[in-house]
Amino acid sequence: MESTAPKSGKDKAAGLNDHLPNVAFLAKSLSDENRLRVLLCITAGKKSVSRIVEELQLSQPLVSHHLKELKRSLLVRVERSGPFIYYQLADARILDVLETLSVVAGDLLAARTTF
Amino acid sequence: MESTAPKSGKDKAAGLNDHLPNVAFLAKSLSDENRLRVLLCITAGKKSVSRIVEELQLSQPLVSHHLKELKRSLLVRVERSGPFIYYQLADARILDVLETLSVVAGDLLAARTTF
DNA sequence: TCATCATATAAATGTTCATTGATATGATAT
DNA sequence: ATATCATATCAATGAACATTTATATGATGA
Repeated sequence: MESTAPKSGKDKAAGLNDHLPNVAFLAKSLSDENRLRVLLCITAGKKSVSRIVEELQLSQPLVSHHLKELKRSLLVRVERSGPFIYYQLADARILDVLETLSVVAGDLLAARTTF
Repeated sequence: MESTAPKSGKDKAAGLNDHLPNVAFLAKSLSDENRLRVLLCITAGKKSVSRIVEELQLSQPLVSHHLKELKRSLLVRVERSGPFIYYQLADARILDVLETLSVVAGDLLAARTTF
């Protein structure tokens, strides 16, 4: 127990109600495929914008726009070095979230075709 | 190891690339505050639409619309009984996702004000 | 069949958002 | 200073989305 809220550990839906705007906001940041590609691209370590652009084959303004959005939701850390600006994933737990979503999506789709 | 993909257990970003559309799609379903409220409302067990409407104080068409969206992303299970239609969360792991997002959001915001 | 209740759907509206093309800022080196 | 490179911003466009009001479907009971 590190927080003041009564986290029983069982009722997972408890305590979420107060932070729903934040949760929805973060989820929205993760709701675009290109933005996810950008995010995954800077998972291992910092990368410059041009590096991301060439790796993902997306237009520079588009990558810049998505990085701005990711920065707005605090999901990336920015670091300037000379003419280059390096972006990096701010919190690795986001990967757990994406991983879980991926598995759940797979399971839900599998269960659907089963009828 | 239950899948064919080489899940090393360490590189969490691996394997995600193929399912990015699904992940983005699920995340979009979680990106609206009212939809999250609906989802949390049917976390404990099945509830009728009118029950959700009165608990959340949202208009009936709005709730119906969000339920349709949640159904489209397979996040809810539907069950008809007489004139009532009951909705229920389809996969509890979604709660883990929301919980993690909530904690991460809190930490990111706390780190931001720290400068 | 008719009236009623529960839920879905349709139409309309305003907003947000992703994307592109063009241009601006800002740093570096000559 | 100027040319160049890296990145950000602007303007425009079209699509997606949340919400509301009104109406339709579909089941139940008299």
